[in-house]
Amino acid sequence: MSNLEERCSEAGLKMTGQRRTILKVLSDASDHPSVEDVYDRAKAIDSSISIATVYRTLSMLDELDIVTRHEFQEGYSRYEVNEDHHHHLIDLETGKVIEFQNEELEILKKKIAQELGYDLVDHRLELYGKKLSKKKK
Amino acid sequence: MSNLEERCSEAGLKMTGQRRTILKVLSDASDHPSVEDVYDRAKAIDSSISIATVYRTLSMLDELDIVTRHEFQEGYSRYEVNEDHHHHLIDLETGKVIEFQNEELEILKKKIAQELGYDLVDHRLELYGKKLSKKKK
DNA sequence: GTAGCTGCAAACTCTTTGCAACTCT
DNA sequence: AGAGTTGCAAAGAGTTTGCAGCTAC
Repeated sequence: MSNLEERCSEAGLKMTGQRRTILKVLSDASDHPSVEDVYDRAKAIDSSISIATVYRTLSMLDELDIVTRHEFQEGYSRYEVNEDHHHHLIDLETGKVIEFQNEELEILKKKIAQELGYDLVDHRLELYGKKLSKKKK
Repeated sequence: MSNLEERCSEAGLKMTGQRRTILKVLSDASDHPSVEDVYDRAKAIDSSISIATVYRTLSMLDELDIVTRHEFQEGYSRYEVNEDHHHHLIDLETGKVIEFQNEELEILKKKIAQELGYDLVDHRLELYGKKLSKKKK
């Protein structure tokens, strides 16, 4: 039983074939798939799965903090399995998502929230960029 | 003629009554209104305005870089007039949006993008927090 | 056995668009 | 005059949901 399956069982979810399929797709994903992506990959394993189940499952997993739902200003959601904390740089030309971490940033964000009188609960940072070419701007 | 109207005319847009109304709503707004919000406020001035026009106008203004469209993980868009560059701290208890600026952050973000081989085109940082209970800053 | 899960299709929300009438320049 | 703009309604895209049958526990 995979780690993700375990976490779901512990949360009281029934481990159905469809859920196993979706969890496999997610743990195999090295990108940030949309619902449609997850659906397509799941169908490759179990062609009878429905997109409603994919939506329902991803929502539950988000609720359980097993995945994070992102809205990268694209008009639809993309999901990723929660692992280490990081942020995203979105390549404006290809849509590719690059992950990065930065300790300085973490410290700075906490400091900013504190200065505003807030306790930082969550945060999102997205950088949108274009690949540097030989020519500089 | 207001500053916003001027900028639109310069961009080659015809200055219709509906556009004037929407621009007034936007320049009067001190919050980050949704399309529905803008529509409601515009209707209070000109009850015949249609929501399609509000959508079309806001899209144009976004294109012209006069406003910025935000998607604060709420499932719909919110707009704000572009003025000084800043970021948002969203109060998780009240939904209130607090704006802030931080020079250190700006430098750090550019640096991160450079290091990843990218030219920073745009970026979004959102902090989600809860008010510190004890004393105020 | 039964609470929970699924597929299906319909419904919903937000946003965009085709079109004919109208209006700013 | 004529291109651009508008309101309307219909269509799209993404997501949610009611329901009857099915399944894990």
